[in-house]
Amino acid sequence: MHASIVGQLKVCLSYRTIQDTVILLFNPLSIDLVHSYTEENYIKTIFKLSANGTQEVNTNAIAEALETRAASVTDMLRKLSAKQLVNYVKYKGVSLTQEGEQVALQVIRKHRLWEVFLLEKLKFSWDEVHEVAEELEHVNSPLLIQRLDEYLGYPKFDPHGDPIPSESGQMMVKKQRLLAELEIAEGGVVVGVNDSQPLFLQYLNKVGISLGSRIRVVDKMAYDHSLEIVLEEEKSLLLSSEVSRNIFLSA
Amino acid sequence: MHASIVGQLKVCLSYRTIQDTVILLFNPLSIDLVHSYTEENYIKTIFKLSANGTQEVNTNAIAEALETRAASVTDMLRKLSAKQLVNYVKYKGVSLTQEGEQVALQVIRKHRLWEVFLLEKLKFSWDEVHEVAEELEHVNSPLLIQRLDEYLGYPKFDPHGDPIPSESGQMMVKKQRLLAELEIAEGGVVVGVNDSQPLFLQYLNKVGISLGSRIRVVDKMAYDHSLEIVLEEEKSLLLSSEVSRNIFLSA
DNA sequence: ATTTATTTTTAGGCTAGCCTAAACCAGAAA
DNA sequence: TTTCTGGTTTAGGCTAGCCTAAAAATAAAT
Repeated sequence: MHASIVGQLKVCLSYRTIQDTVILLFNPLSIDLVHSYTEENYIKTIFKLSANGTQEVNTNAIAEALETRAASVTDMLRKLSAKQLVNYVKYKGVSLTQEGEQVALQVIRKHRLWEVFLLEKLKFSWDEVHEVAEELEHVNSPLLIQRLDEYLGYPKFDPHGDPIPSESGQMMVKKQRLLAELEIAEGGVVVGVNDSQPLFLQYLNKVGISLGSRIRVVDKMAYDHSLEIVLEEEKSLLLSSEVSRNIFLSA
Repeated sequence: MHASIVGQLKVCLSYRTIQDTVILLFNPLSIDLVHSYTEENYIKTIFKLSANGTQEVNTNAIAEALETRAASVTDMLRKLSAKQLVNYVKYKGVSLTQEGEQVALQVIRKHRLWEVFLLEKLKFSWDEVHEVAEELEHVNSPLLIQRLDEYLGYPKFDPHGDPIPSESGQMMVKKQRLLAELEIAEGGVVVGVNDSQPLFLQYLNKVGISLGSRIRVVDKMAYDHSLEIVLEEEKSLLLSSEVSRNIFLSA
């Protein structure tokens, strides 16, 4: 059988031959084509937007997140829909198909593994990591990611405390609570952040909060919802409501 | 002064201000714009083609190397010429400008550093390295490359024995001779290969030749220019002329 | 129910990078 | 010198991804 046809067999469930004609029976969910840099970014964005909040994502939200225009988003949604990566109904918003979700999870896996590498091996700081990982996540080589994962010791969480999906798209779920939701006298260990912008991470660095820091709430100001906390049972700090809504503690 | 203007100052020699109007005086050689994935590949290819042999590179050679058509090459040469990266005269071939050469050297630097990383840290084999590095070389982050270089211990040569250009574009030059050019009883240490195709590297692996192997020529067959050699003073081998023209030994 | 405001889509156009087919140039051969 | 031949360029066209402006659909407000 011709090599290029044999190459396709691994993505199809079965095949039959009738007089020299090969009939391929595809399982649409198992076709893992390579997607463009741009397509990957759209899918990742849709995943993130549907994760925190509503089910259906609307066009403007995507446009804003990707710093592009609504018309461009519509174009791409029609393309992704044709590729069966999203469920798209005109004027009604969009959601990922199962296959689209797998694509998103693999991009996120690559992104987070590179973040771990940059931080642990190349000594990048918490806030320098994101931008570079944003480029590296689109390098396409399953072998590379597999070896990188091994080299890093199969980490389950990235430097921001976010879980790293496995090769098959599974993620650890961490029981976590927003610092802002704790009552007086409650406490916990910092396991993640809700905002990865450099400015926020630099702020945390400055006040001495990092993954693993132990925090206890001492007082809550009813006026502006700011919090008085104790860090590592020794340093007292006042955190704004803004900040306390962006730190996750172990539950 | 406005931030976006200040951002440009680092690439210009000087500036003067006349009634609120800033005049930037550029040194055309110092402008290091970001070039597209495709542009980088053309420049790298021109560099490689002009390195081994003639000065002026012709259109068809580039087309063949990049697996594209001559017409597409012409398009790109006009574009690169407008950007001052190449000296291009219609029908007369093309060569890199000083700036173009710097771009080429930086791409090669990135490529070879990633090759070292893949081989030494991620345990890739000699022949798996190239393809992935071909993608990684276009990731654009000076900080990343600087840290990677540091992490790898500032290597001067890549896994194929080729020199790694420095940040300023300097390369070590190794005195080396082709195995094919040695006389009977001469010998040396393998310092590089002249062909990085997987098939050739897999062949070397199989017969046990790698960087650092010690080789001595025992006999040369006048008929087909094949060579009888001794490897590590213990194993006798017969190498074809083809193979002996693709192995470099220390001089 | 109708009007108004907002969101989304279509229509048409742009650039980068690629293609084929046809025209063009340069250097070798006659 | 002229002719031939092969390499090179132009002309015109394609897709991906982006844009603006205008039209259409939905949601909100009267």
